[in-house]
Amino acid sequence: MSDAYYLQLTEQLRHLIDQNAAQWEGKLPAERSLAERFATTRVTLRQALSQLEGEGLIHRSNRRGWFISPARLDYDPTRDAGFNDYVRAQGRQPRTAVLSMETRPHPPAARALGLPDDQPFHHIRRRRYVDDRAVLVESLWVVPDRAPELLEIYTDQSLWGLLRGRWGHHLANRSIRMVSEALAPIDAEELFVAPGTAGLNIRRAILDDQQRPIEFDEEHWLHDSLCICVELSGQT
Amino acid sequence: MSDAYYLQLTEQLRHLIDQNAAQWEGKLPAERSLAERFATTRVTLRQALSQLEGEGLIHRSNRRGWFISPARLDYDPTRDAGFNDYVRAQGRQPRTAVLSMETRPHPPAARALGLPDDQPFHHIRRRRYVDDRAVLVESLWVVPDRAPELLEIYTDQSLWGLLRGRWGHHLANRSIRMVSEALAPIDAEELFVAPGTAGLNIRRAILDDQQRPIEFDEEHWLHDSLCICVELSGQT
DNA sequence: CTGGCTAGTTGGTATAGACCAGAAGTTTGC
DNA sequence: GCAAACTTCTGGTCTATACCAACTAGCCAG
Repeated sequence: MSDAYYLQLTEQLRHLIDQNAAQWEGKLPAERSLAERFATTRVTLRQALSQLEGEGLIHRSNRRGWFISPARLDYDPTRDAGFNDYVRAQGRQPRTAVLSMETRPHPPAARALGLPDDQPFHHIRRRRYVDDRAVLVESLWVVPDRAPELLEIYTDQSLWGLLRGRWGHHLANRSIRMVSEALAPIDAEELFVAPGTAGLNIRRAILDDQQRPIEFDEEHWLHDSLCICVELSGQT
Repeated sequence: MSDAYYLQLTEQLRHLIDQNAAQWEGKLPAERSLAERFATTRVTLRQALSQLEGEGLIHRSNRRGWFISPARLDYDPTRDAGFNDYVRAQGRQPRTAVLSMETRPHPPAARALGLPDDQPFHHIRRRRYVDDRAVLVESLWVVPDRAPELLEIYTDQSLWGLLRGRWGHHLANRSIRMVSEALAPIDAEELFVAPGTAGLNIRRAILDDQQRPIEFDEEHWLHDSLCICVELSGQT
């Protein structure tokens, strides 16, 4: 038994959520009504809710309230199954919205690919959903030489499928970095969450089988919506 | 420019920290003095500090104050270099403290390894440091048949080195899962941080080259102390 | 010089209340 | 029947204050 009241509250809320999940249809009652039910302040109540948010049990949708988080999506960044494929493989419904497309330089991408800072890229920014919940925003920077008319023909299909099918690229070498982050205001807004919400930042630099740079991409995931799973075999 | 004051505060603090990092020797001034300096309340000040904590720029040591976080440790969970090796390879100083050793069943480990729930394990719990900052606690569950007298001979060397050198095991197949978490009170206490601090949970199930279960381990990292880096080559 | 005690400082927790802007629901007007 | 306008609700932010427990540093006694 913990001493701090908000930690007791956390446990009580956890049980309350377990029992009423179905009845509430995924949405928790208003903070004010929960605070009243537990005879405490909204401040303390929110502290307890934030605990559960950190655990990934619940989340907030911007100014709309607290919601019970669906199961995490299994995600293996070392395989290159497309988003749509692995989401569907887990019985979930994927969706993608393209937010912007343009061609311009992006020094961080250039550096990650070993190109000069003023190297222009085809830039695609998109938001991805699982079962109608926005779970990540992603920016792709593709070297124009590798996919010249990309922005004319791209709608929302698999980018890797395009690169392989249309331009015959083999995405052979990948450098992947993952760090936890607090979502920047702009990313948070595009995911309909409060700024500072916990997220996971995944960056990939991709070269082909001749070490030529193909693309760089950066994903911002809601921290509670994925589980990184890797299966390995055959080393020492 | 953001509207919310605590977001402006966050930026001001960020700059303040940048400029005074050396002078403060890693430790921020007291919350009350910072609140006074910015003519605001401790509550709002803490909200801004929490933002920076989420970004991994600063962290708290339980009741001792706010500290500037050192650079993240690069960590490749797909390679099996020992903790000591890869910490030193990055010019940092590793340290390990053994917290407990015992032999008992642990159903989650059993399930991950495909063994019956009542299967006993040699259990080692240890805390790991980088440059004298505790960055993770780890629990290891080793199948006793694979390393019978483990608990008698183990001090704080590399476990994988032992398994390979003394018992000749080849750690061939690994199943790795990583999820963000909020540190449970017990883990938080062992890392000297407040309960609910953001963490990263890494679980590994390890089999040998004949698919025999060897060990299961679970690590709880402080979220701001690692960067997961994976380099891959040679697939499509 | 050492070890234990003490007083002050600091972060952790909690209360009570307030205002705002965005979301949702309802009514109104065409 | 539908769209626009309005009201209500709700989460997001902020102030001001208070108490406690743990940590720190300094004092004191041995």
